[in-house]
Amino acid sequence: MNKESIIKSLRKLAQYLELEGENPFKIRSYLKSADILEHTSESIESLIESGNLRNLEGIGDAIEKKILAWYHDEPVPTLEKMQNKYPSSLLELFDVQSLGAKRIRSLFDNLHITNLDELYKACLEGKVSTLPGFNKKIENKIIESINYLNLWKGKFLLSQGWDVAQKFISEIGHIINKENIYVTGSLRRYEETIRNINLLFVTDDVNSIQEKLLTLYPKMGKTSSENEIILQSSDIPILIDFTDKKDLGTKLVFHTGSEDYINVLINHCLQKNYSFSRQGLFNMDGNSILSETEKKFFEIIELPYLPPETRNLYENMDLVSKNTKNLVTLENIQGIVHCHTQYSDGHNSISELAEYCIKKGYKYIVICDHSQSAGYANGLSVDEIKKQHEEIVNLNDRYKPFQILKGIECDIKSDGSLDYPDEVLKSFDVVIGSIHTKLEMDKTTATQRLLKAIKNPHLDVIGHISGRLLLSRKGYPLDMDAILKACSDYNVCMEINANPQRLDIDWQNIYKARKYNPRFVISVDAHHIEGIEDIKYGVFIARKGILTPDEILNCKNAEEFKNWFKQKK
DNA sequence: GCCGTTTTCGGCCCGACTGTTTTCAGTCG
Repeated sequence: MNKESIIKSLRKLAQYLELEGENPFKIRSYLKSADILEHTSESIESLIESGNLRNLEGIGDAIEKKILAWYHDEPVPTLEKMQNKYPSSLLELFDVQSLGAKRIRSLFDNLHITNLDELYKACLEGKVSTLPGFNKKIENKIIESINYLNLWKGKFLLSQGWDVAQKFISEIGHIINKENIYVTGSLRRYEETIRNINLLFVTDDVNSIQEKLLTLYPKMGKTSSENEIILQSSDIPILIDFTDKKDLGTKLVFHTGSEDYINVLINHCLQKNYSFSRQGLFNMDGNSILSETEKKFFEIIELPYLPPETRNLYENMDLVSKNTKNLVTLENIQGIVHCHTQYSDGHNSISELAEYCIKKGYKYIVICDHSQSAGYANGLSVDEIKKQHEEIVNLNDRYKPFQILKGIECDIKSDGSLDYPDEVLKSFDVVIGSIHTKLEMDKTTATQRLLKAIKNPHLDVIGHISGRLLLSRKGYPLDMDAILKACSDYNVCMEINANPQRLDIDWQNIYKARKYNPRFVISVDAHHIEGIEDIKYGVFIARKGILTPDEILNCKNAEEFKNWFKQKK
């Protein structure tokens, strides 16, 4: 079993034990060990061979034994026993809002419900609300939540697609050179969620490559295209099509999409007396017109070139094309913003994070732990803030000219006020205000809550504005125009939260924000060192929203960045 | 189940919210 499967098994076992009503601390041990494995850069092979597994804090004798068994594909009796008792589809119910172990167990024992479909049916029949611990309101919430889960079925996060694609491309390096593989489809457009990974291979030898791939990976199906194959190397289907180099440009355009954009191009081509399809571009005599690059293709059909990630904005293609000359890139980012440390719920120390940033060539980092009322995340008391600031001052001496800035992710409470008194808020270089509690709000309540925070002179940045979690939680509704305008009026900057589960504010609203000209900061919301690497997803989303470096504050150097917030205070 | 140690077992994060059982169990962040 590989590392990912072992981590999944640990989490599965934790859920089973919860159903059994086991000691909550025991359950937490399993979850903790899964987290530890997930965030250890060392490979599972080397952890086991070196005997270091047992040395990881949180992994003791019992869990080590289980990990070793899974690694050697041997059965783990505790898990086997659970799997005999409960069908594994029962664990799907943990994704449903308002359902925890107790209620799931009751559904299983009393109504013999074993999966989402059965639960949905039982809710519609009104059976669920009659059980002790349930009622009509909860039943309706369950229905709503399952409807929502179904919307996301078969979808994956952009980051999951990205990781699987990179791994797959390196795995097949002996079959086809990396330089001849092009990522297309929704992944190339940096969509927030994806269904497939689309790849385009440049080769003259389709058959031999197909054969070699099919000996390595199971084939999942066939598409309408003659050559295209669908492979499974993880949960995400990988669709591979082939082209020769001479027509790479045309094929890249077609396979990158989106579907709507391609339909617009097809109609446009017809008007220009061309026919454009999966097969390529043809004139009215049926002669193929080849383009080795996308730029050439667009020149031929006389349309502006749009970078792949902006092709959803085809309705304003002239305007978009003009503004895409200087889109932000990863190289423009000078500082890493919004990192949690061991002071609250982060896993690393300030110096570990700073040293990683220095190694990566960044010029500054903004530490933003949770504020005092965030008890669940070990939010910082006023005394702890003082202690952290002292540590930052000392470290800044050590790491010069690199700078560590004092920030906070301050809870915006339900009445819109911030979580510290003014004199404490004054002590930070950057105050990010975020909503973490009381998320179920109507549009007016949510908008008013944020507007009040924006008008607070100490607030610098609005964090993950909608509160959404991709593939799991819808954000609260907002009057985005009112908020964007207020941000502009009160000089409050908008966070583009690069955590792949959030990507919040979303790119559509970044694009929409243009008319108010607000400033943005691309933040990582990192709880581990590797979370810093999420910065690229923030850049992708900023590019989709057509942002240039001068609109993004952490593209400035440390002094300019600090001064922007100072002049506003 | 892990950790630390008082070495044999106790502590491990907990407050807010929800719906209602109006005092509490279950869920959530």
